[in-house]
Amino acid sequence: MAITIKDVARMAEVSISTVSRVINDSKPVSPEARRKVLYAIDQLGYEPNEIARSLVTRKSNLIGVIVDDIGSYYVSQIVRGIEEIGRMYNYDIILGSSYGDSEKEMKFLQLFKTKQVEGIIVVSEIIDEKVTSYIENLKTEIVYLNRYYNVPNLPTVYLDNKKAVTIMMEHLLELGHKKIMYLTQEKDINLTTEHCKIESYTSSMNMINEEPIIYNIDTHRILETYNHGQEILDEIREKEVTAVFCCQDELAIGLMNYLYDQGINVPEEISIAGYGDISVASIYRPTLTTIKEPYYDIGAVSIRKILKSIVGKVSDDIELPIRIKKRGSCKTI
Amino acid sequence: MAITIKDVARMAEVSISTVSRVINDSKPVSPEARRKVLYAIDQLGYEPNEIARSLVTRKSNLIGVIVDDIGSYYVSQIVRGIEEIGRMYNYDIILGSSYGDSEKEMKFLQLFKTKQVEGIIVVSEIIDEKVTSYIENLKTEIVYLNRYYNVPNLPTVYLDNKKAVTIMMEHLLELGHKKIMYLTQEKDINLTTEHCKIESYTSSMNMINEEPIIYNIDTHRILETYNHGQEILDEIREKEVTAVFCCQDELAIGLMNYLYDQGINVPEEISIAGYGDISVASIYRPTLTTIKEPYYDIGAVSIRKILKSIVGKVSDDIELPIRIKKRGSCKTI
DNA sequence: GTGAAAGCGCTAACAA
DNA sequence: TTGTTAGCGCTTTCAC
Repeated sequence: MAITIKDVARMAEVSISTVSRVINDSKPVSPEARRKVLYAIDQLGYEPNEIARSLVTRKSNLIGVIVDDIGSYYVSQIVRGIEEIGRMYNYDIILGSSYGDSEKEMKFLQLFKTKQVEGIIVVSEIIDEKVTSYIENLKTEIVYLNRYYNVPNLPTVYLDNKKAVTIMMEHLLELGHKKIMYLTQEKDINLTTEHCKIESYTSSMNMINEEPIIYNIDTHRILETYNHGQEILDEIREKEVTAVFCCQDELAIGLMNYLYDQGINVPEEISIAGYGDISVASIYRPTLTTIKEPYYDIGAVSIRKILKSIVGKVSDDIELPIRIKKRGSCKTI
Repeated sequence: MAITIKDVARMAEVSISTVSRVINDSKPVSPEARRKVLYAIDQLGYEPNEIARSLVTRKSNLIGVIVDDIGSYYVSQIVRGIEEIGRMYNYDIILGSSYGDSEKEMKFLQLFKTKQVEGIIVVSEIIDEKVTSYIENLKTEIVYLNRYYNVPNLPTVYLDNKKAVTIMMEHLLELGHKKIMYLTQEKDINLTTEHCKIESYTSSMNMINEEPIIYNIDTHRILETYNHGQEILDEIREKEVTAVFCCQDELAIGLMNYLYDQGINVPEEISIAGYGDISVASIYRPTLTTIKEPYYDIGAVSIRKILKSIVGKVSDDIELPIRIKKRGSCKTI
């Protein structure tokens, strides 16, 4: 049986309220009593039961985090941001992985509510009507993050994707490229963030009076992109493309792998740019020119949003810094 | 104010005990009463308060996981294993990151105890006397995982590193290599798992009557290894090394990056092998020949160990499969 | 099969 | 400054 506040009170010869007061520093306690209590706590090795405390204060100090897959790099960086900032305000993270299953997202949403979490952050890669409408009616504070889909009605954290694409296009143009292909992922294009990225790409191409060359593949995974390698390469050759701007780093890496295996040199024969700056981007050879999406900061801002409404007085959001990483995979034509 | 069991009882015109019984299926309830209760629950949208439940049952259904850095690939895979298995037995994961700070490890250990976790898994990269002795005296179930250090007295999950090294050495010998360098990380060699790996390497070299070529650098990071690139290369040339077996994939990648930047071809000019099979290993070009350490399974086995003592009847541990991944970075001489 | 009541460990009025 | 007491929402005897 664990030591409780009663045991401490008995040993210190005071009431349990006094013990509670010294633990929480909530009300003045005489030095004498405080000393005795502290001594008893030390002797007994007493540690307060947070469960009991939560029950009465109605504060769990828990933030529920539902992710797609913690093994995915960008997800882990977001969680890192959430965790570090949460910790500063004494919040703990409770984690659930959905692996792209909306049923699981729902289950966690409900489970976390029963666990009395004070806020929920969802990192999803899918979009499901049942989930979003459940979230809309949730009384708990929530932030919904989706790397692929726009989520109009849900509290989220936005990046200026449009600007990011423009910046990358400017870089490629500076390097002398004109025939720039945009490699994207088509599915539900109107719902996704690709929508405005493509717009931005198209208007950049229009400015130099070039026909946009948009190529769709239906994946955001490295290996599957690799498997589409030949068809992409065919298109590259047909359209005399000199640079490929990929909507995600994973596509860029998959494509570079395919080109490597075909003995085609990047960037000598073709330039490749990515989007995201996942961990491999700077490790891979050649290093990948890409847009750095600030995953850590996205996590940090998300939890700040939540803490702001439950704790109040949380420092202001930093502006989310999107930056281009000019590296080895793109060169002058 | 949230709906409580009382509200349900009132609406269903039964006592709270009856409501509790139908929620938990703990005792027989008349069909009539059950129906009314279920109806009320549905109408009110009642969700039990797990905090209150935990307080009385003394079951938090929480496993505390203290990691070095969730952003690190192998860590995230371990957590993945923990989470998936934990979920099967209705356990949730509460996460804390120490970032190599033993003070933080201690703080989490204590914090998690106050949160009434039923078990703790620590994934550490350092070793600290205060932490280990605290753990030894902990009444909570615990598993201590350390990728680098041996932890003689703590419950942990072991891999057969010795055998793994032998397997890789056999592979390299088959490819015709004789001058094989072992690139290791020296610090506290006697305390680390490197101790037995080096032994295994040495005996393999002895078998073919070759002098062991062991080279120490004091890091397990990609970038820092890169910075040691030239000195390693010097040693390679001096000793006419044809293959480098690195004690961690990170070293292998760092070295390959350096060689790439020097215009030295892997595997044409030199073969490189790693250890771990981190995510880049199969993505990098050339793909890295390495030993696959089963991180996911390590997590899974860890939590199984814990669940076994708190839940009982948990399925048996699977044997941890160490496998060699023969890929592109090593070729016949 | 059911309800009353005690109590999990703690905080927070309230009264002294 | 201190102690007494009433809960927080729930499970679980125990008696009916």
